[in-house]
Amino acid sequence: MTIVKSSKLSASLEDYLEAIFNLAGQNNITRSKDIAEQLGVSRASVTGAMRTLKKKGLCNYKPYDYISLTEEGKTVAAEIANRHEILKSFFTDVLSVKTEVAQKAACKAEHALGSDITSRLLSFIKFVNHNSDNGRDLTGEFRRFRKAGKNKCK
Amino acid sequence: MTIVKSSKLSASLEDYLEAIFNLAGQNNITRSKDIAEQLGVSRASVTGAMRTLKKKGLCNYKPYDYISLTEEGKTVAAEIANRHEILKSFFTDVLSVKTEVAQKAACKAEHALGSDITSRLLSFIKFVNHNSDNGRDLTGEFRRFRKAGKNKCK
DNA sequence: TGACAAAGTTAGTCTAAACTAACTATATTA
DNA sequence: TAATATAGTTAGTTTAGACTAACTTTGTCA
Repeated sequence: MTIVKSSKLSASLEDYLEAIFNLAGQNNITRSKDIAEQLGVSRASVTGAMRTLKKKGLCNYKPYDYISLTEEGKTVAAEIANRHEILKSFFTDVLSVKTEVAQKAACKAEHALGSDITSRLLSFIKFVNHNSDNGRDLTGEFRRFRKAGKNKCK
Repeated sequence: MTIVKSSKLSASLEDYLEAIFNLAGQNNITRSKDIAEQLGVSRASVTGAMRTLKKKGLCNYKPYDYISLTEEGKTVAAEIANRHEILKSFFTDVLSVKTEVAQKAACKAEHALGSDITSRLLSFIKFVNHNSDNGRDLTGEFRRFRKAGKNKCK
């Protein structure tokens, strides 16, 4: 079984990887069925994706057995989950977007951002929190700014 | 020729629409060849996409003729281009990301954001500018915050 | 332990989006 | 105006990702 050194993953494969990461607890195992459910996809689709991820050396897949991530798989999946979290936090904590909207957008956008922007986004969230600690509530100010309609004028 | 009321567009079709929008000047016409070049795609692929966009009532396409957007096409394309611009501005003006990186990320992420988040992002950029006008340079502060490594600690 | 349900796989189909190669239409210019 | 270059289309192929239906494996419990 040749391992294809993981080139760029498609958005779809990233989703599968992230799903395994989220479902597999501390014992690092999950089931095909649960992945299918989580992603809203048929069990057959999961089988196909697992074979691809296995080829790329990202998951341990054996027919009819539990599914788990390899070490490399965990690393990659953690990065994706991280991007997701950062995006979601930015949307909710900085932009005051509703949780569900933020969640869905993060799901889609997480595949589009590279490490540079992700890291800056995280810094920015921390920057906002830092300000908040120092009594400068930027999020609140922004919310009032928006409500006041100041964003409407040029 | 039946017009299929434009359901959700794929990311790919959004790209084509945006390309036409950007290429077609005030006279609102462009050429298949130019779209192919702009998107880095074969001319044959453009033909296929134009037929789909025509079916959806978004572009005026006649074999061997100029290509233009319908009124609805213009509206939709303008929205996409707008999302692109807002994202790019956010990346460059707020997060201080390099132009090319911002440009590429905006290209990908523009397909992921709905109108709610887009509008909030725009407001946020305005909020930052508004602060800047009032002598509070948030972008600069953020850059220094990041440089100082304050984002590293929890 | 054997029957049945649940989980997983296989085989085959579909769609979107790309490609190449070969052909057709249009435009240019000698 | 005929030859040629450029632009555009057509036909056919490929790939990724989804699906369903049918089959196989595994687990459960009477």
